[in-house]
Amino acid sequence: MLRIGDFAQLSRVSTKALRLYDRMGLLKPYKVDSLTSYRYYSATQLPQLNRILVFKELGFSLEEIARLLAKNVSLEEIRGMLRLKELEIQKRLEEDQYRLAKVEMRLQELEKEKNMPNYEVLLKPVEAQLVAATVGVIPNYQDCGPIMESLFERVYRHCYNQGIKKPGVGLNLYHDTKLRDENIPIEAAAHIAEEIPGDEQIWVYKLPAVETMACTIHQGAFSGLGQAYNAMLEWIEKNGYQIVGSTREVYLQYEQGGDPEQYVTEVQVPVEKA
Amino acid sequence: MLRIGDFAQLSRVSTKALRLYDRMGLLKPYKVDSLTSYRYYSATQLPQLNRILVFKELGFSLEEIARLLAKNVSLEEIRGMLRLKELEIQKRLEEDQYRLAKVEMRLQELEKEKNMPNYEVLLKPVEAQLVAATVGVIPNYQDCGPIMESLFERVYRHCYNQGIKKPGVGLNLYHDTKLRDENIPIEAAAHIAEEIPGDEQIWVYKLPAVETMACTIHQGAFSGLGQAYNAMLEWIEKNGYQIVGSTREVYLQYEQGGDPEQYVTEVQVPVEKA
DNA sequence: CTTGACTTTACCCTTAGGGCAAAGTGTTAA
DNA sequence: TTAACACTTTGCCCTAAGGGTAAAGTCAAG
Repeated sequence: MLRIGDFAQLSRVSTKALRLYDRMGLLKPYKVDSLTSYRYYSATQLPQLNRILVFKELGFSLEEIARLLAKNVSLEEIRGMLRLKELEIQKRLEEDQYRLAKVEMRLQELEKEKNMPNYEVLLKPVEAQLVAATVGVIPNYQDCGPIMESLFERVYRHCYNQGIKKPGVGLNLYHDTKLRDENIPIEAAAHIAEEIPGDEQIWVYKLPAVETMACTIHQGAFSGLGQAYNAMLEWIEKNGYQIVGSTREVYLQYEQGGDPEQYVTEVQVPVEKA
Repeated sequence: MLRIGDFAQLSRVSTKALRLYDRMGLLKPYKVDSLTSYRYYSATQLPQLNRILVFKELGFSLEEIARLLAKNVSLEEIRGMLRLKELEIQKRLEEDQYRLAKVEMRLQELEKEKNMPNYEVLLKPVEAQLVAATVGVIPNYQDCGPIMESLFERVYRHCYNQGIKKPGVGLNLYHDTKLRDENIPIEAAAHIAEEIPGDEQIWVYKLPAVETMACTIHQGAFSGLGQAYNAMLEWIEKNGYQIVGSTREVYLQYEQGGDPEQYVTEVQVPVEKA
């Protein structure tokens, strides 16, 4: 008959933890004095406590351990929980390996470039999104302003005519995987909240969701977008991804005639592990 | 000028998170209406938010990110934090690899033995401990009872004579690394709380701390201890450890003349990675 | 002017206990 | 026998990064 402190000393588990295990049903004291509520343990409970500690080391939560150590739990169930935990640990392992690689990459960049990178590339899932879109061709990346503006004006006017007062952000889609410098086909689109009819120039459809979209954000005039693309392509190569869909250029902040320094554009590239 | 919901949609970060980042000083809104307390963001804050998200992916806590993104933080400090984080992730990686190996081992055992193991072996640190001890030789492991009892009686009587009314648990130390079956030298000791003088038969000293002690607990008569040792040695071999000190046998629960089924004994073996 | 969508703050919840406080209990010394 | 001291009890607050919910205030459209 040991008081909690003695039992704690024998087992090298804190009294606080022992009380918690009691509350959670993991290890009830051998007996509890009904007058004083003092917990009394027996040294014969040490094997049971050891079992708990072993499962804790394996990475199980106290709740899971309670299930594992319940009386009527079959070997098959234990096996199942072990397999699940195995997968869980493997997943964490992979994530941490990935993280470690990134940290090391960033350290190398710091050594080389002596300052923080200008473009942060992030992987995010992107949901499907209804858009109204039209297509056109730009002669090259320098002289595309007027054409794109006319394309977007066409889209926005259509939306307005169909009763949509506040269309969402505009974006361009580059379906062309080959990098060409002239006569580039583009698709100009605007996020919309509800289905509207299209016509021969405008069509309305659901831009598909993308599980892993590499995203980076550029602030400033469009002429600087090339740097964002450079950073993006470098990132994709360095991190072992490949492009698997149409690049999107999302105009998060843009005002016709506004200060180009205030433009904010997101470059989105669907990727997957090469 | 975007309301928090719009900014959340653009950045795909929840409003809850944005409010938290505001409170923690990670990303203050572009402006806050002093009448309504509405937060207003600008799309030009998206690059800053991206920076935050990237560091989050690298495994930094929000507090660390706040330090990293502070204005007057030097590249040297950033490098230092990255290196620290690198070590941290590596440590977690190793722990998880270890865990994974253990889970797999346990799964294999389940396949083979069709039930849970009887002995759980745990690594624990053990602190230094003052003891009063004496030595003797036992002829073999079967007929050691009377001799050990006389040894412990000598120790406990000495303690009692020196004014220690409640000595701690008794333990045996096996300094002999060669496994021999007869004429085994043993040291019988008792934990004591305060320094007392020894004599020619009893000496008082500090049992050294052991960083990694492999421990397992046996319940029942001493004749069954062999199984505990078998399990322990198998565990040490399977997990790639080696014995680096004297084995201790701690009698956590023992009463002379009591029910042997109630005896509880801990086998402790100092080990380190082979 | 009303309605519905949005925002604000505030409170509770999550793990596995740690720290602290007030009150009660057990054992020992004077 | 009582005082001192060590121990135990419950209860409350804390952790990291938000999620969920609620009451009350705000905004824009019809």
